[in-house]
Amino acid sequence: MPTINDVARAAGVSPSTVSYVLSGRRPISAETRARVQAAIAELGFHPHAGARALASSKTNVLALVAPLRVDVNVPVIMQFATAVVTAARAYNHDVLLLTKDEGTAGLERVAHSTMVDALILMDLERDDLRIPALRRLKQPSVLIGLPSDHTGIACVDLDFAAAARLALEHLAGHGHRRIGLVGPSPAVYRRQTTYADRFLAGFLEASAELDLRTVTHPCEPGAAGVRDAMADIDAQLSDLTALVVHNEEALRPLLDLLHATGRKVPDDVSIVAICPQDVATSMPVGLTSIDIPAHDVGTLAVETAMRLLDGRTVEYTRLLAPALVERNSCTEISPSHR
Amino acid sequence: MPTINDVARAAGVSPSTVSYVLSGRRPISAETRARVQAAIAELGFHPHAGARALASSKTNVLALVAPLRVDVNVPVIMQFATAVVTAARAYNHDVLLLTKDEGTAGLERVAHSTMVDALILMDLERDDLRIPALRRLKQPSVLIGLPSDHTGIACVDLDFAAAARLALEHLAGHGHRRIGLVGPSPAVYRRQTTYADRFLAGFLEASAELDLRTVTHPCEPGAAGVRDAMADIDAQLSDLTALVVHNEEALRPLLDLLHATGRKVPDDVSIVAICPQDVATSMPVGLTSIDIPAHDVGTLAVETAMRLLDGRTVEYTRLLAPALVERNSCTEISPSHR
DNA sequence: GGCCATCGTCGAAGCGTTTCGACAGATACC
DNA sequence: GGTATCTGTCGAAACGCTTCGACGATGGCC
Repeated sequence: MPTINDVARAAGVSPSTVSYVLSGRRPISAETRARVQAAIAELGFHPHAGARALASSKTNVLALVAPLRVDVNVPVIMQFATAVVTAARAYNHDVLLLTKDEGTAGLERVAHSTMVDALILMDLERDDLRIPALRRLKQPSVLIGLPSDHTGIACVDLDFAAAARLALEHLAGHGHRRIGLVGPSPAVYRRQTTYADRFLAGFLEASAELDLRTVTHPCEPGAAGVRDAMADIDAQLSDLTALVVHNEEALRPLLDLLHATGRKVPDDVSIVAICPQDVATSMPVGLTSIDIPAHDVGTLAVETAMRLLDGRTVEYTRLLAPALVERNSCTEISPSHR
Repeated sequence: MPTINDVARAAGVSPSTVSYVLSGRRPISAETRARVQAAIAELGFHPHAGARALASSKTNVLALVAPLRVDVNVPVIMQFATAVVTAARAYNHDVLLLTKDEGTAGLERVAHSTMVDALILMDLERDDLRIPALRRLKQPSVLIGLPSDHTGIACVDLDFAAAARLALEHLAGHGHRRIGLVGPSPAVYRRQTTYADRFLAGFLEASAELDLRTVTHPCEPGAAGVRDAMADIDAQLSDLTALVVHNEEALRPLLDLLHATGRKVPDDVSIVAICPQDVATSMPVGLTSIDIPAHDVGTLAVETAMRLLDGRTVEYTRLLAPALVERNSCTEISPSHR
């Protein structure tokens, strides 16, 4: 492996000049630059990352902390990761993948040993124990999610409250007034990932404002969970005409159940789902849905990290506006039901 | 951030002694060791990764190259990644996540700049262009998959040929003689990820040896793809009594189709699926299946990398034996069909 | 024409480790 | 009791880069 000294010798300049050609931090004559670049190319020189990190105290590496348990939302997690890696590369950074289960120790390890310049975490819980640890690090961090006390730490997420409101507004706009919410599984609420609560809060608020009759219910995974949830919802709200489904896993069994019980979508029941686009389109009937914009969120997280590293200002809470895509699961309510 | 010098001063020893306490490469008296460790703990010292890499030419980082396109097999990819990260941590290594779409350039970048000690790649194609590049690197690499010419590069994967044979043997053991294979989508064959071919080859070989009547057919995604595939298979092989399904995505629509056409599983059609366990169990009828042992493969890949780094010997082609788990989708063939 | 900036380059001092050779003292061996 | 071998520790030299201060050469300005 050639070093910067080899390049310098080959180009007939000093090592510092090579460094300045590489970094652009000082003016270098076009001629010298050309010679240096030729030498770099010829020798196949790549600066040694460790040496660089040592000298400059910059690693050009971001930590990404992902929940690697095999979970319901694997595809979404993967989309976040994809977006983060891709965006990081656009800023000439690499990504070190950590698992959430290493907890605080993992964060401190990579931060204290100066392996990374910044951290991006996903799957934050309401009172996430990692947050106080993050505050103590010298590296900045960006959260994908919105834990309760995140003062001084940048957060990026979909605006789930607005998403709930948007779903209800859409349904109300089609004349629906009796609407059920099929929520995430109780495990999600228990885990205290706040998106479930934020969605629920937005749902209830919009429901009140729009003067709707609504019922909300969590939903255990599997066909049985869906059956139970729907039974409860139907019992509490007879003649409902629409459902909002904030539970990706429940979608398929829910559609099966409705089909089996002779309730047609959208003729008898309209549905708005909160789920990734590909899930919405892969169902027997294309679902009108609000996307989880994992790509945008991940990209934004990286951009935020970069701003922090540059010492620029950032918005500490950035909630992305939801977008609803109409497909075939919502219809104007039939006059008989008004 | 305290340095090794701070620790040395606090403990009243030289920096090299601290280093030897940390690495264990030279004997240190129990008393000195204790003092040094106390100083480390008190100061909260963490060695600087870059400095370490520079001095020792070891980074304790593995590159993991993952296909981050949002693909059919996202959950499996994720399981590989989980396993790799977890296993790496057990060897005190971290994982740098690269995307396949950076191609050869990405590998060379991280290797030449000494960011990683070894590379693990997944989703290898038959004549993968990255392989010649890997050979030129000074870092060893381990492949998850089995491209055609991999001499000198360690490979780890499930033995897909044996898996196909196992599936047929299981069915034949239950009296089935007319068996269809629902294969991966043509896109998979086109992409030349060799597992599809290896499975197919094993299937055909075992089919001949067991003297079975079989038909194989790729299967496009979606309900329509499954319908077409089954139509073709049925046309070529009337009265089939069993199916082998090597297409995770097709499973659900296939079961729907069989249900809709009044063919009961397993009474009319037995099924053996090649898919992750959770997929097999999440179907309406629990599927007898051969697992993709992503966790084992990922762990083994890391272990292999570690052996290579230690200069120990490795088996350059390691194909894991498949295991079949019986559930409720296979039954002894009814006498009338014999 | 003298003075100041600016440009382009160099040399040297770090950055924080690891590792090698050296060495003093203790221990073993015959 | 002298030599050889360990033990335990130290000092210093890398490792390969960035960055700061310095400095000669240009060029602009009044």
